Amino acid sequence: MSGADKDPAEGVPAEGVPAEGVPAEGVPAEGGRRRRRAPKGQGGLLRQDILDSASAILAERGDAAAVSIRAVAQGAGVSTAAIYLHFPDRDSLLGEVCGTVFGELEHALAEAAAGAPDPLTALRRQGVAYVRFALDKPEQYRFMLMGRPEESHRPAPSELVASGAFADLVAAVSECQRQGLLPPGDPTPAALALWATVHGLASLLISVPYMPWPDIEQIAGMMTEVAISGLQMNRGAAPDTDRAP
Amino acid sequence: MSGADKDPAEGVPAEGVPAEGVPAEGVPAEGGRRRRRAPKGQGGLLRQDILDSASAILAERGDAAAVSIRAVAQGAGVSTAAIYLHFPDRDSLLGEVCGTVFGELEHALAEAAAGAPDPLTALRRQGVAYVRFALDKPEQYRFMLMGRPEESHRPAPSELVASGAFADLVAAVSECQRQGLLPPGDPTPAALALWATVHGLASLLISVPYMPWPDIEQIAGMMTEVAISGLQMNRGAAPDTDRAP
DNA sequence: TGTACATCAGTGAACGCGCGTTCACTGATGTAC
DNA sequence: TGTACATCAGTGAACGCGCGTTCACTGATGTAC
Repeated sequence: MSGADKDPAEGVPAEGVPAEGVPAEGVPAEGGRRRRRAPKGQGGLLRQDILDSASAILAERGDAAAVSIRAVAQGAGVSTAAIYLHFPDRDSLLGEVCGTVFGELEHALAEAAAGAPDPLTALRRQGVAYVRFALDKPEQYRFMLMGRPEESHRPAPSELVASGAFADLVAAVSECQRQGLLPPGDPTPAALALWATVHGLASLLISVPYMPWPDIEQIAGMMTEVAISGLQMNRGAAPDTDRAP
Repeated sequence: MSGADKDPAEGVPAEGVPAEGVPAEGVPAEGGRRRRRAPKGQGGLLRQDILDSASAILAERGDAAAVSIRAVAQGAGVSTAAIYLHFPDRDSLLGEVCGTVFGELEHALAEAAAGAPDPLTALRRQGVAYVRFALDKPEQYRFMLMGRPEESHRPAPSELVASGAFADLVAAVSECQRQGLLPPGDPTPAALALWATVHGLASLLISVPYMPWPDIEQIAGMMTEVAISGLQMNRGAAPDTDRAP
């Protein structure tokens, strides 16, 4: 994929390496070429390449099932057994990939909020940014948030609740409440309702893209705004205090 | 699952059948017991049993990948090759199962709307019924609407747009518009926004059940209501007429 | 009523595949003497 | 400076598995004569 056509190590002569054009024995010719062995203390170098290979396969093939040890190894230009020098099993490799995606989402949302004049505007911008992120990286988004809950690569429940993007969202709602922009109450249900709204649009766009969708930025903005208005009318902020049983 | 414990044909003595308790030769003892052969003109009887077996596996294992030809055959008490007497391949079997689920959803929504005093109330009730359906049959819902668009069991795009549950939803929005309960305009974007709202809650509950969700009926009602209010404020009904470019 | 036979539902074994994982090994690299 | 050796990154082949699908077959059932 990246430029040069032959020679695994780009111009280093290296005795013992077969002449260019001759396929190395034992390595399938197609796809990833054989990798340079890492110098003595640098075994960790391959680790990142493995993660990158897994991420690339996920993005291209769009299916966690396609991220097989064999495919990842080929992508990294290495034997399948080499993966096990760096990860105990497939699940922990996938888990690490998933964690990376979570980090990217968190970053995208933080960036969207930065510079907003007030926390409510920040929330609105984040709603649109959320949908945009999901559509930018649909396969990663699916991997992260549309799988079965017991899939082993997913972060532990406690982790997801306590850290990262969701915690940021709860904090953002809290800040709106503190400034009187949203009615007081437990911020968690409000945050969940907002999340469900943007997740609904994002995941439906990913799973059923062939529906006659209107402009995405616009419907994302509209739905976020409607959801926030609903919170402002105190229809969802503290549902446990509102209605008789 | 259904009552009687032995004897595939419920009480018919039938020579040639091994004594009860003795495992039939060639059939694995665990799981599905061997099936009675269908009488001459009745080959189609097995067909329904195969579909039922596939649905049961989907509901129990909750993963389309678990619905293998082998598992379905064992569930129906039949050899794997027998499946191919009734379905050309695995995809068409899965497709038929998926179609059944779509029909069930359609039915559940129609039932929810029946008897509502006005179409807007019907819409509200359907929103809650939608989420309830998804949580009642999470694995079927995932199979139907949370997969990859190119998965072969999914109904064709044109089919999904034109028929069934979505068409009903568009019609319901139209009716609200006709009665002046919703502002006029293309009903399709409004229907999509409503769908995305309830799908968001449903699918997030399915994929991330361990979040601190409030009462489901309540949040479903609240989110549906908020979404409908948004449409009434003409924030989403006809997004192409609202804003300058 | 008896019998040969076509039909048809279903079987059993095999095919080739890709998978995760393991294990004995290889051979380059750096270090101790 | 030279050499033996421990270390360490990585290899190649194999394991057992479950998968979708195919194919020659079996044997009960109904029908034609």
